[in-house]
Amino acid sequence: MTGHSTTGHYHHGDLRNALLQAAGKLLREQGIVGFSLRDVARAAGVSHAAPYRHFRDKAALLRALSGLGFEHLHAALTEAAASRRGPEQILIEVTRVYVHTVMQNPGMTRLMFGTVISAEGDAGNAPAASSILEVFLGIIKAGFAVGAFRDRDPRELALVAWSTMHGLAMLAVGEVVDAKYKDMKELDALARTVAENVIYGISRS
Amino acid sequence: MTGHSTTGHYHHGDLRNALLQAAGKLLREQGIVGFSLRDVARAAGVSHAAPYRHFRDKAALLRALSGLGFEHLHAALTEAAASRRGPEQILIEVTRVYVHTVMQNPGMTRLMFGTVISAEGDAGNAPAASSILEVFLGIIKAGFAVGAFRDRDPRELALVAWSTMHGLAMLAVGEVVDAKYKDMKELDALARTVAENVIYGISRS
DNA sequence: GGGGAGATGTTTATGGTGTAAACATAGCTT
DNA sequence: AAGCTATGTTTACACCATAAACATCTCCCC
Repeated sequence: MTGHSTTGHYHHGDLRNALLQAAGKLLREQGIVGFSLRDVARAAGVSHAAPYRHFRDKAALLRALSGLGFEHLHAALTEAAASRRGPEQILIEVTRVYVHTVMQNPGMTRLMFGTVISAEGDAGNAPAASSILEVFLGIIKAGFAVGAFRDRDPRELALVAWSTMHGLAMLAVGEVVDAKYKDMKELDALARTVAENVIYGISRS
Repeated sequence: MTGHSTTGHYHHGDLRNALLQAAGKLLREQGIVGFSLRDVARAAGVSHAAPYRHFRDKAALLRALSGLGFEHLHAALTEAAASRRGPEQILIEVTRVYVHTVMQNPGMTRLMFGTVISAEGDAGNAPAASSILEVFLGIIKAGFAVGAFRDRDPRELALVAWSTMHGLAMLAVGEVVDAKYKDMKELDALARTVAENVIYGISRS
């Protein structure tokens, strides 16, 4: 026990979470560009200096927020990977989920992968990122187990898979691909194509 | 003739370019995070309001800068693609150049692909981006010509190739891959692996 | 070649931001 | 009940983006 209340409430309740929640909403609705700590405080109904009791600075809040984003993505991927189907089908499904999740919250995506936050002592994104890689590693190893994939360093194959779907997702979220792919249906089909390509690439024989 | 001097000089010389140059340097050295228009003006030795005579606002300057970045990347890729070797070798080389170019200037990369700049009337990144896609399209079509690649919509295959190397580059620049890959040699090898995977994936048979 | 006129740069002003410090208070602990 | 600490507020400061008013340079036209 650290000596706090048992209910989890104090002055405000728990501001820390309220701030993260508010920040998440602002990020989703207005993007990362004009994102201001003072807006967050306003949205949470506290003074503009209150956040400093819970986060060392703006970057710390963003880092925490980014962590939540990684958790969300990790959960989505894990769920998609938890299927009894073969590794190929799983890879396709995971790719689609990856793209969907990323597109659903572009601001969060840019926060997570834009290195807007410089680690600075705090380990930064590294652990969260490696937990994502772990998911792909699991899929690859499962593929090995049934002899589906080429005999390579599994970490390498996992990175190949991740790179591929990540690239597609980033191009899509960066509004850099054809306007055609703004349509989610089209993008979904492209995701499938990309995934199939990965599979061809890493498959045995 | 618009009625300006013939030498291209005016008060300062040509501030517009000086500003872009200074901005580029700041971006390279200090990243996009604390990037300020006033710093740019200072670095160019003019008052903090001077840039507004050449760019509508900060975003406009960043857009122009990003355009230069796209030109640079495009030139590097074009050069790498201009080889007499087969499409497979070219694809490998282009991937390595892509990753190198991106890693050489992370700030620029984030500017180009981070959508820090919201198009806003100006067409934004779209044309520049499509000129990049054009390079891949050329490679793919050359591959078709010698019967190297699977019979697919070439645009689709080009997007697959781009996605893949872009993803690797973004993960690398986001400091999200293993620390091991901070070593350029290792990263280079990974780039080759990823490229080979693309090739396997899109190759005929 | 002299006089606008427009392009370029500066000064000044305004409202916003991140952050630090001094202050106030709520609620636990003894 | 007293006091300590966590939490929140006020005030203050330096910086930023942007706009408006002002100054000046250069070119074009008569």
